[in-house]
Amino acid sequence: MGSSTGSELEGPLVAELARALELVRQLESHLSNPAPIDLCKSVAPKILSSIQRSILMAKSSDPDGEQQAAGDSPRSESSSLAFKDHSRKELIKKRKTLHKWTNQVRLTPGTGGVEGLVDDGYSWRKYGQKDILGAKHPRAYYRCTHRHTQGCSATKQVQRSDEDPLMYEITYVEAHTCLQKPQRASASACQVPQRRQHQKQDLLLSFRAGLKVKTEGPELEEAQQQTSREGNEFHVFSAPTFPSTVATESIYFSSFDDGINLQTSDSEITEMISRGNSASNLSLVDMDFMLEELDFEQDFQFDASSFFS
DNA sequence: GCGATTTGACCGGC
DNA sequence: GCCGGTCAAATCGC
Repeated sequence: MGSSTGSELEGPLVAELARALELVRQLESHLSNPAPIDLCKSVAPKILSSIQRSILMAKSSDPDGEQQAAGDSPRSESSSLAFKDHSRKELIKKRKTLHKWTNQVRLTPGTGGVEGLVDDGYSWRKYGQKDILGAKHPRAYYRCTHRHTQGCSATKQVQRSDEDPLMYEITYVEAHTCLQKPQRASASACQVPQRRQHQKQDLLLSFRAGLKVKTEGPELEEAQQQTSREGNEFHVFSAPTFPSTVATESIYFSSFDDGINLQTSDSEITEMISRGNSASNLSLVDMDFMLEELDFEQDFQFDASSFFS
């Protein structure tokens, strides 16, 4: 950003973000009052699309990103090989400046395993695995299945921790630009029966007690300062897709260390981790997770004026 | 048959 | 030259 293209987009982008914020506020007010769940559900998709539009705007303000986003390059006729080579070089050149963030996710024993962990609602295709120097476990590389069809450049790397075999570090590189619907997230949101929803909420309450979101990077820190609540370890998720520089985000689901009774909801927790582990999908996958967070964050305060100033 | 995964090779950065 | 990231042919599974 910073180019003329960026400043041209700044207005609409801020407007779109403001709209998303307004929708979140609506949702918050719905949650504060005993509003019907349908009302909340109707607002959520609006927030999703608004945030996604913002992401696309932010991405399109990057002149390089503009070219790769649509996947319909005008320079295809001459030589596909040369183009392939060129895109590869571009990709490598851009690697350092790509949006990047990391989640650390701890698996619960006896659950679906890493497959569940890797399934965050998006379609990923594994394209490589590598032994990393100094790491006991190989690193797996995934990219969005819609890379070719929609030019989605989202990738992620899954690295098992050396110290804790149940801990996985998932590094996301670039947000999804494809318009795929997070399958599991939406499906599960519809399919979980009411009774289990309550169990899930109870679980989330204990879950939240140990939830700690750590953000790094100048812009994320700034956002964090403005949105975090003093004296509370819980910080507002700062959307890692917006910063133009590399940022790291780690999420520790430390409540799992506290011995929560998992007998009745092992799979749900794994599913929650799967959905929650994708910071890139904050705008899509995590929304139902966030909805539940808002449920017990009714006094949640977000100063829009200071955020956008 | 088609899509996903595996795995050795390749490439660029350091 | 080493290392991390990606490619692409071979293989697997449905």
